[in-house]
Amino acid sequence: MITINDIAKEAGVSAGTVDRVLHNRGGVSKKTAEKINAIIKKRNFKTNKIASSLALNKKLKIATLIPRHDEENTFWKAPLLGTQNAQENVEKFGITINNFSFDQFDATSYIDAFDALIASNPDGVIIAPIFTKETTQITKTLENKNIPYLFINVDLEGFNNLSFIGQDAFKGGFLAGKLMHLCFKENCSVLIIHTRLNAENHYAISERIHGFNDYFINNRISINSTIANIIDLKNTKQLKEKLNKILSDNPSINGIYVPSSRISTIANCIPSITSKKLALIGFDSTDQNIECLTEDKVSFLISQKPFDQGYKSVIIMSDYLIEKKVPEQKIYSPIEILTKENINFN
Amino acid sequence: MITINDIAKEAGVSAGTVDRVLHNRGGVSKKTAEKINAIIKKRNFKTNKIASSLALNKKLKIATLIPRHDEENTFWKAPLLGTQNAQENVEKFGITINNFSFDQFDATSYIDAFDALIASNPDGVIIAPIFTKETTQITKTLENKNIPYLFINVDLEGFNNLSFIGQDAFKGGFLAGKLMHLCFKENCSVLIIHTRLNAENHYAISERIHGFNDYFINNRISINSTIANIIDLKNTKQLKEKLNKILSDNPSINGIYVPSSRISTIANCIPSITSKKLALIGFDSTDQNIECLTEDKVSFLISQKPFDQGYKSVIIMSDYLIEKKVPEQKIYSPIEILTKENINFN
DNA sequence: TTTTGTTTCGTGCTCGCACACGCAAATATA
DNA sequence: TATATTTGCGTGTGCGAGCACGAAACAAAA
Repeated sequence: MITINDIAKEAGVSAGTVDRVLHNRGGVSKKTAEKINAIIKKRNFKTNKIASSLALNKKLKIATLIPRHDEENTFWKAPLLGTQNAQENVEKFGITINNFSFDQFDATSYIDAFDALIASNPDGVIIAPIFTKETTQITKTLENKNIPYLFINVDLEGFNNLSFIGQDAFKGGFLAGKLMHLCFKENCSVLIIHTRLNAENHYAISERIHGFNDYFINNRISINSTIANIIDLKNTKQLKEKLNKILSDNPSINGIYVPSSRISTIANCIPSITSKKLALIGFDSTDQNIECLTEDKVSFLISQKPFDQGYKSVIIMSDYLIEKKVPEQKIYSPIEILTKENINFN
Repeated sequence: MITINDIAKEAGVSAGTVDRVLHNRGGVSKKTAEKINAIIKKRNFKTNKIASSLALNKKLKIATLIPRHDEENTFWKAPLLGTQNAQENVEKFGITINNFSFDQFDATSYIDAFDALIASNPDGVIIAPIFTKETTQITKTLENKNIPYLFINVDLEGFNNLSFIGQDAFKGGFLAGKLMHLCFKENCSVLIIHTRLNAENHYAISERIHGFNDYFINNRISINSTIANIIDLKNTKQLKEKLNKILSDNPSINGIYVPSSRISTIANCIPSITSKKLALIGFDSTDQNIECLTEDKVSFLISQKPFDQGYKSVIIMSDYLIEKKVPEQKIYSPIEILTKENINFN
C-alpha cells in the first residue's frame, strides 16, 4: 500500500505538504502542488481511511428519518434493519447511526421526529420523504446547516438531495403487467386496488399503475381493468364485503393488482375458494406478503430489496462524509420477482 | 470511547499489561489478570478495530482458484469481478487477493494452477472445486499447511471447507419448472438440453433437471420431455442441424430448458421464426444470455448472482482471517428470476 | 542593510493499539 | 549471602494520516 510518505519522498517534500495538497488547505506553491498532484494520480494514491479516521478521532453521526413499522405496516422494518446492519460496517470509521421514526400517516409526527433529529446534531441525514410539503421545510433547515441528505425509497424531485436510493416504480409496474399477462395470456381481466391514505406517496403508486397499463399497451394486448379505491384497510368486515361485491359483479376478473405493499390485507379478505382462480400480484416482501406467497394466496411479489436500500444509503452517506465521494443522482434497486419457489433464498 | 489506557489506569498497571491480558499472551500474574478482566467487563471495553488494524499492519493473502473465462465461456467473469471488487473493501485491512485460474475442462490445469497458488503462500483459499478427485488431493495439502479454504459455486460434500457459497441447484431447477409451466399451463412439452463436457460439474446440472421435473411431479402436472445431449457447442452448423431435426421430429415441443449457462448458444441456433413460439429458459446472466433475453430469444434466466458469490467469498474469508468469525456452513445465493423487463436493474 | 511581512514548508505530537525490548522484583540455586 | 533464573511489567516505537506551530525562504518596505 502506498502512503502519504511515499508520495512525499517522491516529490521531495514532507508529508505535511502532501497532506495540505490532499485537503487543499492552501499554503502550497502552485508548482509543488501540481507536482504532488501528478504523483498522486500516477501512483493512484488513496488515503488510508483507517489511519485517517484514527487521526481524526471524530465521531460522525448519521441520522435516519423513516416511518415507524408496526404489526400492520411492516414495510419499513427492512430498511431500518438495513441501516442497522450497515452500522456494523462503518462503525470502524467512527460513524454512528441514529434512527428517528415517524407515523407515515401523520405529517406532524414527521416534523416532530425531524426536530429531534436536528437536535442530535447529525453530520448526514437519510430521509424517506413521505410528505412533500414538510420535506421542503425540512430540507431548508438542513441546507442552512450544511448537512447533506439523501432520499430513500420515495423519489421526490426538485430537491438538493445527494442521491435517491430506491426503485423505478414505473418499471416495477411494467414488470407486474408482464407477470399478470403470463398468468392469463390474452384474457386478462384485472382489478386494480388503491390502498393508500397518504396522498403524497401517490407518485410511486400511480407510476406502478401507469407502468402496468403500459405493458399491455406496448405489447398490444387487450386488458380489462377495474379500479377500486379502498381507504380503510383496518375494517376487515367491510373490506370483505366490498371485495366480494366487486368480484361477483365482475365475474370475469381473474387477476388482482395491488400497487402498494398491502396485498396481503386484500388476499386475506378473499375466500380461499375464490382465490384459487385468481392471480394476485403485489409489491414488497413484508412478512405478511411472504406468508401469502407461501400459502399460494399471492402469485407474485415484486420486491425492491428494502433492506439493501437501507444498507446502501448508510454506506453511500458514509463514503460521502468520509471521503467526499459523490454518489450517482439516482441509485435504482433491482426489481426482484418473488414467487413461492424462490422466496426462501431472498 | 474507553481505551486500553483507561483500563490500565483504573487497574493501576500499564497499557502493555492490559494488552497482554487482552491477547492472553501470558506473563501476567493471575491476580492482576483477573483484576484487569473484571474492569474490562465492567466498562464493556472493546478494542478499537481501527487502531488495531493500523497497528497490526499485517499482510494477509487470499488466493482464489477459479476457472478462466473466455469469449465462449463467460460465466466465471462475474465471480472474478466480485472478488476484485471486494478487494477494494478489504485492502485497508492489509489483505490482498491473488487469482489463479484454470481451464474448467482440464483437470491438469487445475492442479497446475493450485501448485502456483500454494507457492504464493496464501493465508486463505477460495476454490471452485470443479474436479472432485483433484480437489481431494488439493484440500489435503491445504489442511496439512493449516490453510483455511472455502468452496464457491460448486457444492462438493465431504470436505472440511469453511463454507460453501452458491446456489441450491435443485431449487433453481424447481423454479425453472414453475416458469416453464407458467408459459404453457397444462401443455408443456419440453426439450431438455445437456451441454456440459466436464462430468464433474454434473452435480449441479443433474440437480437442476431433477428439480425441474420435480416441480411437475409435485404439482401433478403432466409434462412431455425430451432429452438431448449436445457435446460440441462450437460446431454451430452441426448444432443447428441437430436442433432443427429434433424440433421438426417433435413438433409439439414448446419449451427448451438448458440447465447450464449456455442457453444463448442454443438460442442463437434456432431460426427466429421458430423461436417465437418457443419458451427458452436457462441459467446465469452472462452477457450473451442477457442479450438473448433482451432480444426476446430467451424468456427467463435464473441467476445465482455470481458477482456476489465472488464478493461474499472474499468478505467471509477476510472476516475469518482477521477476526476468526466462523461463517455458516452453507451460504445460499438468491435464486433470481431475470426477464426482459427487469434485466436492466440487475 | 536592516526590519517587517508573506509564502511555503518541515517538524512533531496525536489517535488507540500491538509488540519487542529490557528492567526490576521475586524466586530458585549454589 | 551471592549469583542465576524466572516472572511480571513498564517503556518505547511504529502504523498512516491530521493538524498546529513555527522555521526557513523570499519579497517588500524602511
